[in-house]
Amino acid sequence: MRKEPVLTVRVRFAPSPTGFVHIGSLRTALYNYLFAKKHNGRFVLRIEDTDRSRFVEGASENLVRILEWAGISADEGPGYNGTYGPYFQSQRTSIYKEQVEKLINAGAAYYAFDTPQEIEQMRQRQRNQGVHTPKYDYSVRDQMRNSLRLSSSEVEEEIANGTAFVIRLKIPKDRIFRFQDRIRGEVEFSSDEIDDQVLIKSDGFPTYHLANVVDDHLMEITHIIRGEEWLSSVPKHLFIYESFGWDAPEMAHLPLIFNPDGSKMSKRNIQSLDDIPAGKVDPDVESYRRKGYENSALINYIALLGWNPGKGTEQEIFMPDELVTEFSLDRVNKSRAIFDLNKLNWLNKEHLGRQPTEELVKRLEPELTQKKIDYKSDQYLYQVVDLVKSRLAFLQEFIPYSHYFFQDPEHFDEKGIRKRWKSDSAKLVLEFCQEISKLETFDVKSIEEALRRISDHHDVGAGRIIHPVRLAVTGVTVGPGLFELLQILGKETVIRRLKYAAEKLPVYKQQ
RNA sequence: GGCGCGUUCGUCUAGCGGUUAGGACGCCGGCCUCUCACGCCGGUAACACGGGUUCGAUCCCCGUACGCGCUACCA
Repeated sequence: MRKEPVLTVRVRFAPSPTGFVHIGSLRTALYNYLFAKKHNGRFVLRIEDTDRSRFVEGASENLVRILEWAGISADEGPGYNGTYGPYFQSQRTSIYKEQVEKLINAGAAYYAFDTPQEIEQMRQRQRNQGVHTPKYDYSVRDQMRNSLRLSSSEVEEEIANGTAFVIRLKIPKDRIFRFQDRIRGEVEFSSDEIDDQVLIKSDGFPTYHLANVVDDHLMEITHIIRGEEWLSSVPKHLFIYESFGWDAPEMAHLPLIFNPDGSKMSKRNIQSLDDIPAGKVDPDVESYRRKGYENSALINYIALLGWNPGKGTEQEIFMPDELVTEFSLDRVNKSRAIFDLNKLNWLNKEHLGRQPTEELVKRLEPELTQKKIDYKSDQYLYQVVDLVKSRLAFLQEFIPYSHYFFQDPEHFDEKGIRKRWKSDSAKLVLEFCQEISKLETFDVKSIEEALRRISDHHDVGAGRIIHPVRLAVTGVTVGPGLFELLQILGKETVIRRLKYAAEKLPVYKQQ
């Protein structure tokens, strides 16, 4: 009998603020976000900053900024309001202390006064007995310095003396913890494999295990969607829920994402964006933003890394809102995925090409202005962008690719000249120049007709004129269709450039 | 080592007992064509292995191998 979800869906993304957002974290955030939106639920951002030794200044602001760039904004969390706060775990210590009392009273947790040295000695003893993974568990806890063995007056004395202590979870012996993972199906663990996990550290902060259970419960989280690295911790969490007398949320553990060579995606060894070791890939989402990836393309790609819409659909390109309607946890894969930059790049081009031209114009204008590039008018820029956008992989390529639309070429491609500028080129170009100067209307059709008249007259292929003209007008050998290009440039500009080039360009020895 | 999870073209994947095992990226041809890009057409390439169950297994079960995760007073 499955209980019907009566509550609205509430999911959370709970990163530790390390200073950067990992590609894998982005996907976890995305799946949580999509799941929430799909079910009209709430997406909560919670900062798991209970490890004070890893505190990074400004990390959570940075995190929010990157998530926002990616189009993932929270309904609740730091900077988002919400009535379940505070959303920084470091600001919730009193809550954890209060809650953990319940666990102690229920006999599910206890004080432990052992020093690190004592614990190490205990582990060493176990290793000497041939135990591979020494644990602080049922087999040794009554030999240690903790409230299980000590009398209550001794415990009070230790605390009064200011002896450092932790609070540990008393994992029961011989229990099987079984649960249904939304992605993996039934998973079970034996309690005998688990040690008495520290719940409250000696600095008074909770560990992840306590904090995430308490917060998920108090924040009324209905579904936990997180990375597979947490799967092994689930039995601990289950026992904590049970001891509190709380229902555990549904869980879904996502497979991890790896480098092309199968290794873990790590920021180590990656110094520069353009110097990434073979087989590796940059895990930092910020790098992709800086490199100029379209946010929608990255999201599209990441979504597809481990999920697909199925149902015989062969759609690959999804806009963010389509992902929301299509997403389903049931279609998330079980197996790990490898990050493939090739496919991301392809998607980027597709997304870029699908952007409305006016949108791209708007994004381009500030940079053009800043670089003092005279783009004449919005309408002129629009025409250029419209003509060129399907040829760009990144928006940043626009200026280098289209500079000649805004100023006469200063350089002419050397290889291009050798290949295309023949002994008769100047003559043909000038004739073409003369022909178009007579044109009443300067549009694609009439320009092409003019050019064909010249080529017919001299009985040469159109390419014999087209290539030199392109070179003369743009300085390069690649670009959009010539006639479209000329029309946009305008008659006057074209004639000026043709005359200049006809005079200046050298003819290399005949091929 | 123990425990857990996983394994379909190089990569992302479809498949949910009977298929010429489909698509996408990449790669290789070709078409279009004034170059590049787009687009179109075609090709390349996969069920890790071994046992079962079954009339029949990519699909269900069990092993093996391999990969990954966990095994902290880190998350």
